[in-house]
Amino acid sequence: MVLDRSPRLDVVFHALAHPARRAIIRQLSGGERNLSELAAPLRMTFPAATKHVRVLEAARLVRRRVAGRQHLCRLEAAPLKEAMLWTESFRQNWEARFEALDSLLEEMKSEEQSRARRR
Amino acid sequence: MVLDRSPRLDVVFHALAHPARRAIIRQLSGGERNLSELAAPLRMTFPAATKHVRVLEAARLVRRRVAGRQHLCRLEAAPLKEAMLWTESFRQNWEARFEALDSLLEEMKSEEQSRARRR
DNA sequence: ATATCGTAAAACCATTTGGTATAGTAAACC
DNA sequence: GGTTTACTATACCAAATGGTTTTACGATAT
Repeated sequence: MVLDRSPRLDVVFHALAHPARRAIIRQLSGGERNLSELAAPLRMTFPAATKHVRVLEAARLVRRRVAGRQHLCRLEAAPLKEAMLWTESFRQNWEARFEALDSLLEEMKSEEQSRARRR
Repeated sequence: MVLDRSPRLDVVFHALAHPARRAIIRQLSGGERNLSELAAPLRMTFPAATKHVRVLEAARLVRRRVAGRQHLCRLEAAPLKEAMLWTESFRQNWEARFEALDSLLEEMKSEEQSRARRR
């Protein structure tokens, strides 16, 4: 699959691989926030927090809008969708296995029942 | 949400953040493979490839079984599901926005129609 | 006009990452 | 028994990551 080699998926998954950045995303899912608001709950210095925001921007998960002296950030859904699309491409795979297992169990059960009826 | 702080998500997303590792996962979605088979299509040395497999094992995305001199790997779905669960937790969020937009458009359309009927 | 607020930018540091080359071990084959 | 074959382990390296402190700068409030 082409997506496997996509460098965009690299940066998106990397962006998601840090609890601080996931916390930022979670906050932004509640609407626009400025950098101070985003940094406040993270137990690190302000510069460290803004670096995380930059990582999210590089992954296009977050977009920034300057309003006076504050920088307002908002969530951008598209890359998250793309990441889900990749993951989703395996769901069929493993659900097929589960279904195969299910139908096998069904078979075994009905065989058991027919054996029981013959007794 | 508690999941945001989960260190397991850290390692899973990090494991997914490299094209070689996604390629390995893709290969394993076709069934068990040994390390040589996994390394072959990756344009890097064998030791480098096995390091990537170790990263996937650390994330519990891959399980290894030793059979004679070869090590057979298979995909483990659970962590992938967990990653999807986290991502999924935003789907409602953005789909709600889309639905809100949709219903707004519906409203506008029906208003337009009622205006047309009054003419 | 000055102080404060929100943020950027730079320098620095320790650790991790992603790769290499090389050497070593155990199983399978002739 | 010796040679492949499949893999591990170690040492090494450059670059990236995740954090800090310090300095600076424009926008706002007093």
